[in-house]
Amino acid sequence: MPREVGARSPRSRPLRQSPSMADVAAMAGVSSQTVSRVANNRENVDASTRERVLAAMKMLGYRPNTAARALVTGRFGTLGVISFDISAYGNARTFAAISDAAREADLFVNFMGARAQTGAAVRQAFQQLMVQSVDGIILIESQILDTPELRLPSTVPVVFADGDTGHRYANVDIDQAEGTRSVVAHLLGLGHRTVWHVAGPRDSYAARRRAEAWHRSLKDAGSVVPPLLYGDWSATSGYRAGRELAGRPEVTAIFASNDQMALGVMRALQEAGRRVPQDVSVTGFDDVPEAAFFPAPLTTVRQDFDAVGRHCVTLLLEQIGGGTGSPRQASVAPVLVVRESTAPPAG
Amino acid sequence: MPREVGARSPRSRPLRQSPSMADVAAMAGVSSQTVSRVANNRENVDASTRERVLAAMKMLGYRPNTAARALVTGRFGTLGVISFDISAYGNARTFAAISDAAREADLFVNFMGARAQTGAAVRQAFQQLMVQSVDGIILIESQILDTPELRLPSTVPVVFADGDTGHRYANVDIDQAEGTRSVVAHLLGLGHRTVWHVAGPRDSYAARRRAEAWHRSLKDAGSVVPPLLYGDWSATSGYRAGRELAGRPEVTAIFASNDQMALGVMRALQEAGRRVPQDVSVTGFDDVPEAAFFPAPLTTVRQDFDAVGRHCVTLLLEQIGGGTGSPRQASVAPVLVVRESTAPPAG
DNA sequence: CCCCCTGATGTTAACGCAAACATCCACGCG
DNA sequence: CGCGTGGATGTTTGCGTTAACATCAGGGGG
Repeated sequence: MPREVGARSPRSRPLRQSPSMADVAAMAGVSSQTVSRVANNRENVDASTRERVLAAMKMLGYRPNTAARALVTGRFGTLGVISFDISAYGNARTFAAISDAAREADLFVNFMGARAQTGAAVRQAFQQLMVQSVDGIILIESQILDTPELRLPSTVPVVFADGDTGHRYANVDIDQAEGTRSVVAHLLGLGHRTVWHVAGPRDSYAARRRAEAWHRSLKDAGSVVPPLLYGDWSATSGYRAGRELAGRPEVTAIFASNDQMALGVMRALQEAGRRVPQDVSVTGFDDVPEAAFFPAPLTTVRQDFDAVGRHCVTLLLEQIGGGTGSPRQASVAPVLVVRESTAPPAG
Repeated sequence: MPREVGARSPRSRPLRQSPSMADVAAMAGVSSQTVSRVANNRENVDASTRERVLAAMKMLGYRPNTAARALVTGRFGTLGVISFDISAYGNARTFAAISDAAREADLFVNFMGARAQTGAAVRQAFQQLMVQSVDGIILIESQILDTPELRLPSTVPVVFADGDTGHRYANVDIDQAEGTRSVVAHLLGLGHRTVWHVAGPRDSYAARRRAEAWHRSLKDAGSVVPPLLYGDWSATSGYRAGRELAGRPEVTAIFASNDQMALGVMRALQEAGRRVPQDVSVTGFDDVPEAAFFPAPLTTVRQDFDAVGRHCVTLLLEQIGGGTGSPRQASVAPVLVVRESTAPPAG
């Protein structure tokens, strides 16, 4: 009397499962170990045998099973990427570059968004990614507080892209200070007495470094350092800051910490009847593709996000492969792009 | 006589490997199967036992091994996402939403960039992702030619986000036609005789549908259909088209297929001395966060990318889970946002 | 001519987990 | 009071792959 469960034929799944090495081996008349060798491009396989195996693979449409391979090798061939706001231009570009570089290195990319720009959120994302599924992790524009509790588990190679430095992890960095200096120098060189700054959010390391570099550059030049305004990267926040600045006649030059905020600043100035660049010079940071088409084509600092992404993967690969020595740093130089939003002060 | 290989102690790796279920089982004094049950939140475990196991897990820092689990279950708990230009705002936002929804469903996200916006490139990315590592695939703004050779392998659930429809895959779609109609109706309603269109690239399905809807809307309204201009989504291409249009005095209303191109168009008009919106009305599509801060705050169509992303995951989960019936479609309605870049024609 | 070395190939044994099946215990009902 | 029932738990097995070791054939030097 057949039980109803029996109908399903417990172990012999007749539905065309994807073929395994054993299937290929059978077809090629070799052992599955030889198939494995061919699949992994080992040298010690006879040319004719290899050919036969390859043919069988093709015939059967064989694909190696990543899980089985990962189980035995302990490697996933996957790299994890953590970022907070992936729809922000710079982060997206960096991510795209990482993804391209990873593909070239035959690595998959596992993305995990951080819920917030906090050490805790980053750590949570990190933990999730750590669940054995990745060989290395790249954090885009993330900061971590290097306190013992927030320290990341160290069993996996880590690279920070444009994030917090000064800790024990590898880092690919855009030289924020240099970019900032070039902006400030450009504006002071045009004859402005000083430069006002609309900073990015306090919890962004990049924003903080730009603000610090702005401060130091002005001090070094002997200019007075005006009060700092904060935004949150959005054009809206730039607009808000711009309204405030538009009310002060002494403001002749504004350095916004990114291009979106610069756009908002320009809009506020326009509404207040102050012309850019005749009355006020405005600069940004990033050089988004639209910057040249802003109300006044924007003088800004171009960041090479592609280079950042590529370097990240390189550094990660180094750690995964060798693991020799201390984690390396890499730096990418930004370049000042002068357009029409800056000019000598009136009068 | 010890061989030199012996120094490495073949099987007993003393280096602290991550603990397995067996370790947890030993510590908790249960079988590893019970640990498995606890790890998978099964009902049939005694409360006290469960507690003991959980404690042991915590103590040992146990993390389930994804590879082993995948090997035995045949599921990876991972979903693949394919997109061409992930740094484009809409794609990035959709991707972010997918990633969030996936996390909530305890799924990982594996991203694979398509090298180009072609069926072949998409298929290649698809193949790579198929290498057993994903349970389902979402394609963002991709089109495929539904010819036999380009047909995707069908062993994995697939959802298209805002991509080619009219094939046998599930689809989440922004109602491009409706959004376009609302723009055209708005402009005609203001009194414009007709509306010029700067379309997105020919290989974009979204662009094509907007162009078609524009064409039909004009025809339906009895307006003459002016020649179509093509861009590539970039502000630069919008600028180029804008220069051409600025030279034609009969142009009073322009519908650009996205906001970046609208910005370029506005810039070109401004350079030509034609004011927006007094002389020419301009609209975009997308409603990027900066749109409100363009030289003239942009009238545009807001797309709910978050909804698209979430629907994608839902539909994919349905396919993975049930697989019942034919793949479903979902549609997201866009909404017209009227700002200051549109006005009645002069005179 | 024999031995040892080299390169190709096969065999065995995990990797860590969950499905299927087996076992055990306590409880309730006839 | 015995037996069936159902829930908790244990045992066995195999997922597809690679590392390690075993085997085998051929070739060159003493």
